[in-house]
Amino acid sequence: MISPYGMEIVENCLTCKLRAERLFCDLPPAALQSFEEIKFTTAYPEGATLFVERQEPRGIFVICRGSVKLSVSAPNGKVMIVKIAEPGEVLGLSATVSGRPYEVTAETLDPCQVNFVKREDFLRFLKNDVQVCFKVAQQLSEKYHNVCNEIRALGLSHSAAEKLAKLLLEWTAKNGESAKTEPRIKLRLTHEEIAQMIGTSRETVTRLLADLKKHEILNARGSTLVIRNQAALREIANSN
Amino acid sequence: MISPYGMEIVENCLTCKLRAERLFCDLPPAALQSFEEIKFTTAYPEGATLFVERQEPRGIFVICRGSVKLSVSAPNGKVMIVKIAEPGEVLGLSATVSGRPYEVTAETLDPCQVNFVKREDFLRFLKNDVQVCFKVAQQLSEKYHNVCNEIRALGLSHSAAEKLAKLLLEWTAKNGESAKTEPRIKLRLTHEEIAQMIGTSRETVTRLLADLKKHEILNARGSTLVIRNQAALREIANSN
DNA sequence: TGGGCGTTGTGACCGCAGTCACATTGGCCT
DNA sequence: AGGCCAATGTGACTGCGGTCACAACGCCCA
Repeated sequence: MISPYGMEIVENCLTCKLRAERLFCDLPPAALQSFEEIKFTTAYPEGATLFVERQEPRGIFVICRGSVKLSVSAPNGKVMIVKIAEPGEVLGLSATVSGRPYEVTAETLDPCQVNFVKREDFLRFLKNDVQVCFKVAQQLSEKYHNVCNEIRALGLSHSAAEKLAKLLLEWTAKNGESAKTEPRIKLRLTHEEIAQMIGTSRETVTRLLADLKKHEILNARGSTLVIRNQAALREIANSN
Repeated sequence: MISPYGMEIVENCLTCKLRAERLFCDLPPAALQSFEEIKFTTAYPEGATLFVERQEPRGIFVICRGSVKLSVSAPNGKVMIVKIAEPGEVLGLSATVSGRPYEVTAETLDPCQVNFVKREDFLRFLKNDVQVCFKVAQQLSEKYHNVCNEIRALGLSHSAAEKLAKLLLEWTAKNGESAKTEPRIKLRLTHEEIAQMIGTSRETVTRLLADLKKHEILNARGSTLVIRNQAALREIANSN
């Protein structure tokens, strides 16, 4: 088995151990078999670009391993990170289904393993099986739901502090750390990138994090953040 | 035929003249027939609430006539208008498919005619017909696409002027007026509501519109806006 | 026709955060 | 160890736009 970029490749979706947890991977065996036949398994290094905004949709990308940064950009070069996609997620789905250009740019943050399916193959696959089609509809609903939350966080909060607090809480929740008394989160993004996620400037992020540390709400150990006062953070997130 | 709120009710989707233009209404006759059997046609007055954010999904609402304001709100009461939905659009689709609560609140701006389908009926309808299911996936993609644009407009522009200009241009484009030398748009929202669409304050909208009039980019005739210098408006929308 | 209320217009003030400029740190590669 | 570059930290300045407070319409209806 070839292992580029220090990963082991999962060759077969039928035997993939992660399958049960993933919405899209969890298909009836027959469907999975035909998925097997149209998918291309590929590996990407860190920093690779899967597709770019406004490009004609070539097909879908299912993340098996690694995480992928999704961003939109303005003509002036300003960038906004929409989300960090994790294994099991399907990228380029809505573009592939609707035929419109990709809405976002997808760039790997780690070495990634990805299953690619060409648009025509995928559409055939869809139209062949109601169950698959329904799964896709569910995935799309999920995505829509996420983007709505994004809008809510972006549009309904005035201060940058509020947005940062929301982001940190979201991260702790995603890692299942929120139940702990002192949740930890591993920072995988630079201040610059965090700034792009909440629509503010790099300096502001630095300053806000420093503030949180000063007030003993946060605590940094290397690139790991320790949340020492989750209640206070929630306070900030919902303030005003 | 009953005509509440001064509308004529379209009783039958099979004979609806608007059918061909609408993505979701344009189904094969057999599917349309079974849709007929599960839909409830209802009429709402202006200002009626179809559903509210965070409510358990009861089903979908297809707009036949009138327009509907979709908004999200924060616990503090701050409101953001996500979009104005027009006839042919399906509301509550993603919530109904995924089973998650409605993401937005839907409130009629006019007297509206709406086809409602209960969640269980709709899911059965979906799973019975790949074509229907695929249409739904396309609709969801469409919605996702729109929300992404929303995020782009919200997150990637710094000045309120930029966002307002974008909104005005979008409206002229939607009305098919953008080709004319002096496009007109009928203002159906108050300054307050416009402010909620672009995430700013009512006063700022008033001031910005006044500025545009002063610079002879805009011109108001009652509640109709005349765009006298579309190029300049585009300039503002893409500035910086 | 005159209230009455929702909408629009305008001034004054001020705080958040963007921007620029530079110092400092830390990690990585040779 | 040393050097290099990206990432982080910090101060000073400034302007956009939020907020408050009122004035002036404009429209509907009794």
